Amino acid sequence: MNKNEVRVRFAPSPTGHLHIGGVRTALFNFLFARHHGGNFILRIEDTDRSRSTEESIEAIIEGMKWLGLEWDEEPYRQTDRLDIYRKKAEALLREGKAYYCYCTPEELDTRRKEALASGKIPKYDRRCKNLKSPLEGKPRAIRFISSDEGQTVVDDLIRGRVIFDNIQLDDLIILRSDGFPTYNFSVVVDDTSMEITHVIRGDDHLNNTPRQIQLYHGLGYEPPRFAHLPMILGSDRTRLSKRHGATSVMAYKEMGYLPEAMLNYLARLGWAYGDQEIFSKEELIEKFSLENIGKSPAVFNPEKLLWLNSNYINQDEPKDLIERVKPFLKIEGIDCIYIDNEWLGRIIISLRERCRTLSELAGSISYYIRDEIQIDEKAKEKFLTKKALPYLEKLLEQLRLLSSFVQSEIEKVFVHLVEREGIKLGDIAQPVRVAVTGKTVSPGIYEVLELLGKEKTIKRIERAISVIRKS
RNA sequence: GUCCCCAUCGUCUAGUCUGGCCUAGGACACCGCUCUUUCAAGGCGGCAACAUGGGUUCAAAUCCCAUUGGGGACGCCA
Repeated sequence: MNKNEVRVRFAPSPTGHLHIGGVRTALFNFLFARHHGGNFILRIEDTDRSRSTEESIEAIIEGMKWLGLEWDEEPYRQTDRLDIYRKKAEALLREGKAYYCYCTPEELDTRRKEALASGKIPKYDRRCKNLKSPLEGKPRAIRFISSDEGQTVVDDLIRGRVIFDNIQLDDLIILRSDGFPTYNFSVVVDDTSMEITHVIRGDDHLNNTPRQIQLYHGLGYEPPRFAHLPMILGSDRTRLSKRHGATSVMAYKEMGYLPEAMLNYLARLGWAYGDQEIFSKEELIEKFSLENIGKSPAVFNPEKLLWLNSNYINQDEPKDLIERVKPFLKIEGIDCIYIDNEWLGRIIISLRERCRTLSELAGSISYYIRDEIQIDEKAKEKFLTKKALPYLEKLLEQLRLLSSFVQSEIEKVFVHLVEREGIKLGDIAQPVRVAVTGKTVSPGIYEVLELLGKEKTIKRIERAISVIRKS
């Protein structure tokens, strides 16, 4: 392998959905790799047997694919590599760099809580370190001997030089009693064997880094470069969690967000390129650099995501947007196989500038397609009035006579009516809008009528007239 | 409790490394005005920030120290 080649990885644990924070980490790794023409590896850290699930692995892969964060090579799974960790742990044991620990998790937990409660440092007391002979038949974990002297320096690419006193670190467990490695150990072994050059991960791992550096040295490895990303916080400035609303990327997909918008938004959370706000994926790759990453945590702002989403909805190729909105139409109960794409495309173009998500768009499209529409109560009260009745009747009469049901002709009908009756355009346009869409908001009324077609237009105005008469 | 990180408009941020061009720029949101058949979008304008206190310097958002505030870590989780 080329010595200068960049290799980075995204290493999620499959214990739930793929969340926003994870995606941002994945994105930055991806951008870094692509910018440098290097490789981006996906590694599933599934060494926690009780929490890892197959569904979560699928969810991660699905999310990554949706966002177009293509990884190189086959995804790695730590549970496929258990032998490697065991061998490495045994080697440390043989070299006197590690020892067996017979303390049970329950005991350790109790001691930790006691220490914390009495204001002491919850640090392992090394009681198993000098055991003369193995305790037969008792489950045992393997601990790595941490140095008490000196300091460990992390030269972080984002934070700069961070110094830890080794006395703060304790002998961490590297292999559990069930033979599975723990995070700090497997990550070091894997990052080395996968030849990872840069570890780009969340800030919450900064405290683990000195431990990992000691492990690198213990194993005789050269540590990679580290870059710790600032965290994403919720609106109350605590770590982003379910309490703050949707945190799963797939939830955003389901709400009608475009992956481009999500990527763009997440990229700008902690990273900036001057005043630029809108970036295509290619541009992100071209312009990304670790130097432009900030140090302070960022609050997730759904409003801005929404704004970006509406931008992308309006920039998207109509033919792509048609395909993207179809699943949302299906949710509205509309089967698209009978719908003409060319017609649907025209509808989308006229509607999209007032829609911020695909679901909103699908909701608006539905009134062009459904046979029966629901008329908003307030809109009905305000515009489907006795006063509007004669105008609607006259308009209907004229519309029936139109042989060419196109915007320009429809407009003439409206304009003539307005002139003849001495009313304002709004006096007739609004009632018609309510009659045909059920709402007070829509694209230009001539446009709506043309797209809706003569037959539906007439039916809906007739219905509105009868609604007024009955009231 | 101990350790680590961070600190510019409500939010995301530019500017900080390499002090002067900063009367601190952009974006989201908000508020006006405009366009207009409605609502958006668009256009124009407005509101709004260098956490505090000490230094260093001719000069500090920018460098140093302290304080305060916020976040994170301290697992046989990752």
